[in-house]
Amino acid sequence: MPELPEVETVRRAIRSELEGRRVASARICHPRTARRHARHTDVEDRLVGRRVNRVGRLGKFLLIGVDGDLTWVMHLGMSGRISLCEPGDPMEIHTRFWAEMEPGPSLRMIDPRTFGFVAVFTPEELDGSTLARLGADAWEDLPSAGWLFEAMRSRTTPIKSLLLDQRFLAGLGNIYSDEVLHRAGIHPTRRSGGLSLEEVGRIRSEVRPVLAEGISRGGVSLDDLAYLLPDGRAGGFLEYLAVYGREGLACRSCQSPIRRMVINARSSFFCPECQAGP
DNA sequence: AGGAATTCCTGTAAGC
DNA sequence: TGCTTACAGGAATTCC
Repeated sequence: MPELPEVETVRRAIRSELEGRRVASARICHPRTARRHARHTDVEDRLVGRRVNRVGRLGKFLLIGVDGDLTWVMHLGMSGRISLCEPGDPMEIHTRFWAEMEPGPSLRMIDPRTFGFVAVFTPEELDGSTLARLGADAWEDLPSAGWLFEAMRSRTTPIKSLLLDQRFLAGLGNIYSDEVLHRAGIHPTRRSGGLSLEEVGRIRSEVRPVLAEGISRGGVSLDDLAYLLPDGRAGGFLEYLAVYGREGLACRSCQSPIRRMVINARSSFFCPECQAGP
């Protein structure tokens, strides 16, 4: 599942292939992928002929500024990936969107489960979308411990759930939030409002290092290889994860077996020794 | 308004 | 072997 480090890896890889170039043609291959628009042809019509100015990112969203003050938005959802290839390359199964650039390689989105989407927004549409309600970016704009503590203190939801809430903080998903909580020594079901300023500070101080390591290793490619880098290589961070996907295996710090529990209908992995219960 | 449940979707794996 | 079922989960939506 692509999270901030995976999306940032994609952003860095496609940036030089898009910026300054023009969209020669574009196609939505699955209507659900353009579900933010009334007509899926809106995406195609708005993109064609536009020049790319800047390839940016907010949380897990790729935000690509193009001519005409439009923002080309791509989200990879659960199973999406971006592929750079030549226009004549055989079309992979589950290709949901493609854009031919002039000059340069084409961009394709492959997304079996169609949780991802592509949109092209005017400034007004962007402002009215849920993107406008995203929290601060966890990598570029991480709030202070004091700010996080204040924002948490009235909340009863488990800290794991809050870290997944993109309106609170944008970029962490199920893998990286588990890794942050393990490094910080905080149990995932702890009530957000019950954490001390010192504990919030520990969480805060682990966010950027975990994301940095994920980015430097090209992100996490799971065994299903749903996420790959735009050149087709797999990310290498999986084997360095401390808790995610390691149920029953020894904690790298204390050798206790890693446990799995379900919080808000998703798996959470934690060390019962390093992360004391509520 | 916050928090929890539900929905979307398909490849994979487990179970009978 | 072949079918059915469970599972994975990001974000939007709905309900309480």
